[in-house]
Amino acid sequence: MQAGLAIGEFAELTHLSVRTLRRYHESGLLEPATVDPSSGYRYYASSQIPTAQVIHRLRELDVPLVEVAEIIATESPEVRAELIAAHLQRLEAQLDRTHAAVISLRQLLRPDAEKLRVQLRSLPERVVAGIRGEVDHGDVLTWYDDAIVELDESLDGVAPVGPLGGCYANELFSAGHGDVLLYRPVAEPPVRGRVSRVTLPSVELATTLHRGPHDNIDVTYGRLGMWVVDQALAVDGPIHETYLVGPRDDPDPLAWRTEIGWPIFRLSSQP
Amino acid sequence: MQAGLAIGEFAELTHLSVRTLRRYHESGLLEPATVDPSSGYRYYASSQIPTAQVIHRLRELDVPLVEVAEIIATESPEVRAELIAAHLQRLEAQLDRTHAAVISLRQLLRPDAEKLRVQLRSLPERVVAGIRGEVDHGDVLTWYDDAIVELDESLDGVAPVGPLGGCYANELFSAGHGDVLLYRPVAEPPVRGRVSRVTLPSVELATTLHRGPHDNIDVTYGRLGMWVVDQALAVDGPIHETYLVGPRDDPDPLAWRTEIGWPIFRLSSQP
DNA sequence: ATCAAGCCTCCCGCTGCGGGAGAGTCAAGT
DNA sequence: ACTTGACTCTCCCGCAGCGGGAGGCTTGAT
Repeated sequence: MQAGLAIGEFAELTHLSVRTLRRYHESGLLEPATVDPSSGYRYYASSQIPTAQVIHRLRELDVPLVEVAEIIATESPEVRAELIAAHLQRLEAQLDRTHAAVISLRQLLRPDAEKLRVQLRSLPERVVAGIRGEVDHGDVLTWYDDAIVELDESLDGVAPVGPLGGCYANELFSAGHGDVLLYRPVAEPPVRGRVSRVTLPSVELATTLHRGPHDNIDVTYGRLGMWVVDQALAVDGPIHETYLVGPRDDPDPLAWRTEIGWPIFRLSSQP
Repeated sequence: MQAGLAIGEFAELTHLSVRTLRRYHESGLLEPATVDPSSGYRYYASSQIPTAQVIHRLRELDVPLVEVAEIIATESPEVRAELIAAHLQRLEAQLDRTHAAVISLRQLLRPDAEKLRVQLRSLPERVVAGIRGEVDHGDVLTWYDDAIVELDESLDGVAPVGPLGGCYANELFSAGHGDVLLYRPVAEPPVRGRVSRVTLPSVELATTLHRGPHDNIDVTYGRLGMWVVDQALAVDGPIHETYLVGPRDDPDPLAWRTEIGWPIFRLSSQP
C-alpha cells in the first residue's frame, strides 16, 4: 500500500534517529504525514525529507528546538533569513568567547612569569565628562563601543587632562547587571547628549597594570584580587579602569596598557 | 577572624556562581580550603583563585567537568598541554561541522533553483582495484584521505579505465558504522598492501549529479531520496559515488562533480 | 538584642538525547 | 493460516550542568 515511509526508513533518509523523530512528533516540530489510528505507526511523506534536513542542519548549529520550530513555520524567506542570521550572530559571539578563553587559558597556565606590582594610590575628588549606563554583563563591550564614539564626538577640540577611564559597579559581576561609567577628565566638562558632568568621589585604590589585550584581563583581576585578600583588605565600591594605552593609541594589542584600580579599605580588626 | 573567603566573595572574585561553586565542591572538583564543621560554611583561600579561574575558562570552552578535573589534577605542564590540545582539536572539528552546516543550510533554504535530473543506469559486473574498510561514520573522511593515497601509489603508472568511485554500506548511515570501499576501475587490478582486486556486482542505479563541494552533498542525497520514494522504488544495497571531478582534478570546489548512485529495485506491487 | 544579608541542604526544573523493558504490528516465507 | 523476525509502539530512567525556590541556620553590624 501507499502508506508512506515508515519511521525507520525516514530516519535513514534524513540521518535523524528514530527516537529523535518521535520526539519531534511529540513536540509538534515535525508531524508525520499520517498516523495509523489503530497501531499508532507513524508514516512520513517523501516531501517531508527537505524539512527534516533543514531541522537536522539547524540542530547541528545548536539552534534550540523552539527556534527551529519558529524558523520552519515561517513562510517568508526574509523573516526566515533574519532568524537564522540572528543565530549565526550568536554563534560568532560564542566564537569570540572561545577565542578569548583560549588566550587567557594559555596565560593562566603559564608559570607566573612576572610578579604582580601593586600600587596604593589616593585619588582626590575629580570632575570629568562621562557617559553613564546600566547594562548587562554581556552587553558591556557593545555599550562601550557606542559610548566611546559619543564621548569622543562631544569632546572634539577639548583638551583632555588625563587618559580615558571607566568605572564598573560590582553588581555587574555579581548580578550580571549594573552601572557603568565611561569618562575622560577635562577642565570644562560639556553636557551634550548622554555626556554629562560627573563628579568622581575621592577613593583609595589598589592599582596594577595590565599589559596587552583585554581578552585575558581577568587573569590580572584575579591576581589583584589575591593580593587584596592577602593584604587583609576589602573591596569597596566600583572598579576603576584607566586606559593608558588603548586601541586608538596603538593598533597593536600587545602595546595596550590598562590600569586596574580596586577601591579598598583596611579591615577594622587588622593592625 | 582569618577564616578565608566566604563563598559569595569567592564567587565574585572568580566570576563563578555560588551554586556552581557548591556543585564543584560536591563533585570534588574544587574543595574549599576549610569547611566550618558546625555551620557547614565553606571558606576559600585566596590561593584558590587562579585554580577557579582555570576551571572557569575550561568550562567556557565546554570542557566536560571530568576532564577539567583531570587537567587541574595534572602536575606536569606537558601532559596538561596535551589534554588541552586534545580538546582544542575537538573544538576545531566542531567548527568544521558548523561551517558545513551553514553551507548546506543556505543551499536547503534557497528556492529550488534546479530540477533534479535522475538517470537510471544498469551497470554490468566490473572488476576494480579497491581498498575495503569498516569505519565509523565520523571517521569516513580520515579513512578516505588515507585510502586514496595508498590507492594512488599502488596504481602508479597503471592507466585507469574510469573515474574514482566509492561504495558506502547503508549501515554506515543507519548504525553509524559500516563497510566502505574506495576503488578505481583498471584493466589489471594489482594486489598490494590494502589494495585488492574487487568484483563489483551488476546493479541497477538511480543516479544524479552533485555539483560543488561535499559539504552539502546530503542535500542532493535528500532530493534523490525523495525521487526514489516518489517513483515507488526501494533502495537495495550500498550507495555508490563516482568522483567525476574531484579535488585532484580541479582545486576549485565549485567545479567538483560527484555522481551519486542508489541501487534500486521496483516494488513488487507496482506496475 | 535585632535584623538583614548571607549561607546551608534538599528537591525539582530545564534542554536534548539515548537505553531498555514489554507489548503490539507488519511482511515475507512456509 | 501460521510462524518468525524485524519494526514499531509507549513509558520510564539516565546523562550533563546549570538554575530556581523553599525552609532554616549563621554572621556580623548596628
